[in-house]
Amino acid sequence: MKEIEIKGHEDHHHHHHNHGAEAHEACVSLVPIFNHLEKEQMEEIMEVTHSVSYRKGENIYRAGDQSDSLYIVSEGRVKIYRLSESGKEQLLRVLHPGDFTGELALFRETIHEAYADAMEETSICTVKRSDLQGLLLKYPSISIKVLVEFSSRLEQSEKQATRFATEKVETRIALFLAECIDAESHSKEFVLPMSKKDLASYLGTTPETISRKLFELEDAGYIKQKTQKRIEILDLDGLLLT
Amino acid sequence: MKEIEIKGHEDHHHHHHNHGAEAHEACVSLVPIFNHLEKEQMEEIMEVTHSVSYRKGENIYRAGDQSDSLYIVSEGRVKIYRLSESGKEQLLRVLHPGDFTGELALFRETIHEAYADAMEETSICTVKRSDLQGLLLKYPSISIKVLVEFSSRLEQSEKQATRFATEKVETRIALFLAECIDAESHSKEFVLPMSKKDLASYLGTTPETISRKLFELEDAGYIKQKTQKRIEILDLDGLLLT
DNA sequence: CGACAGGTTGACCGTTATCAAAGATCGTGG
DNA sequence: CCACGATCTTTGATAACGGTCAACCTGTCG
Repeated sequence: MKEIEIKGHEDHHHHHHNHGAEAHEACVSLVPIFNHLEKEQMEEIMEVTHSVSYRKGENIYRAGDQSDSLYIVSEGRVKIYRLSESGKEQLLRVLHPGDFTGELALFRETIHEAYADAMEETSICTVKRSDLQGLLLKYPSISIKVLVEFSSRLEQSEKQATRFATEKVETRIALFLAECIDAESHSKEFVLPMSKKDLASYLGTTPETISRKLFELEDAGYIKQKTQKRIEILDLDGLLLT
Repeated sequence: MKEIEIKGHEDHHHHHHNHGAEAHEACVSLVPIFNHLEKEQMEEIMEVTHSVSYRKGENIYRAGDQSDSLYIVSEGRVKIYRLSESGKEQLLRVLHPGDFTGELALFRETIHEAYADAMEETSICTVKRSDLQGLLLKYPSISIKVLVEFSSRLEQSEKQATRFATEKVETRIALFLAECIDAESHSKEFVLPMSKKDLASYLGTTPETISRKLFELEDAGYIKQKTQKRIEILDLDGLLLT
C-alpha cells in the first residue's frame, strides 16, 4: 500500500503506425499462433490485425488501461511488469518475437493488471478482442496454440511463485543462472539477458543483494564473472546444491 | 535442493470407480466448461468422461506422474501443491466443485509438476487428453471456456508471485484476510478456508509467523480472532495500509 | 479419555533489505 | 569522437524481519 509510484513513461498514444503492407505481412507471418494456417486464412487474419511500432522505453499499455487486444511481438523485446499493492515494481517476463500478451484481456471485459514497455525498437501486431473471438471460434487450432502457450506460462508462473515462497535469494539466483545455460546450451558461458537491476526485480530482491550473492558464488568457486554481464559456470552441481 | 521429502500418501491406485450411470451424469452436468452444450453433445461428452472417487487425504496425482487427463472436481475439495527444488511444500490452490486441473498436461506429452490430494471425500470427472483434444476441436466454445479459466488462473498466479516477490509477510496476510471477506461478502466476519498450517504454506511462511502476525494485527485493532478459525475485520482500511 | 495433529509462545540468530556513497558504464549531444 | 550526465553497479554498515528450534498448550476425533 503506501504511495504508488508511477514511472514517468513517454506518452503512449503517439506510437508510429506501420502502414507498409509488406511490413505488416512480414509481421503476421512471423506469428507462431497463426503461421500454421493456409494462405487464404492468413489473408483473413491480415485483415483484422494491425502493426504498430514503439520506440525504446515507450509504454505499450499500463495497468488500468482498458484492455481489448491481443499483442504479438514481431520484432524487439517487451518488458512486462506489475506494481504490487505497496507500489513496488516486479518484472514478470520479457517478451521476444513471437511471444504474445493481452492476458485476461482477451476474454473478459476488463482492464490490464500489468504494464508493458518496449525495451528497444519494437514492432507489434495487434488483434482486437472481438476479431480474435471470431478467429478462435472459426479456427479451433488457434485456440489450442493459445492454450498451450497459456498453460506453459501458468506452469512457469507457478514455479516462480513457489520459488519465491520457499527458496532463499541465493538459491533463486543459482536456479536462474542454471536456467541461463539451458537456454544458451552448448557453452558453460552466457550473458545475462537483462541488467542486474531488472534481474533483481525479476527475482524479488535488490541489486545490492544480486551483486553480493554473485561474488559469494564466485568466491565459492561455482561461477566466474568475466565481465558485468558475462558469466561462466564452473561447477553446476555445486551451484545447484547451494 | 538438499533432501526431498515425499509425504506418506496412501497408494493412489486403489480409488473407487464410481460406475453408477446416474452419478456420472450428475457429475458431468455440474461441469461449467461443458454445461452450456446441448443435450446430444452432453451425451457425447459422457461417453469420454469417467467418474472417480477419492477418500479424504488420498493422493490424486503426484509430481512425476505421467499426466494425460483433465480432472474436474464434481464434489469435495482438492489441494494442489508443489515441492520446491529444496523440498519444501507450497500450497498453490484449493479446488472446489466445478474447478479443474491437469495443466500443461492437457496439451503436451509431459509429467505433472504438482501434487493433488483430496482434502475430503471427493469425486472427480476425468477426460483423457486424446478425447479432450477432439472435443476442443469440435466444440470451440469449450476451448474458450478453458482459455478464460486459464487466463484468470494465470492472472491470479502472477499476482501471487508479485506479492511474494515484493510484500512482506504481514502484508501478504493482510491482503489474504481482505480477500476472505470479499468472498464471504456481506459480513465483516468469516472463517479461514483452511488450517493455519496450510495457510502458512499458501502464503510462503510458517505457522509460527502466521500466529504471531495475527496477534499483532489484533493488538493493532485491525481484526478480532473470535475462535481459531473465525476472524472479524474491525478496520479494513487500517489493515490494508499495513 | 487419550493421543496426535495443530496451534501458540519464547529465545535466538541468519538472511536480506535499507541507506549512503563511491565507482563503472552507457547513451547522447556537442 | 569525446565529455557529460544519467543510470547502473558495487561496497560497507546497520537493523529489521522472519525462520528455526524447543516447549507447552489445545482442540478434535476415534
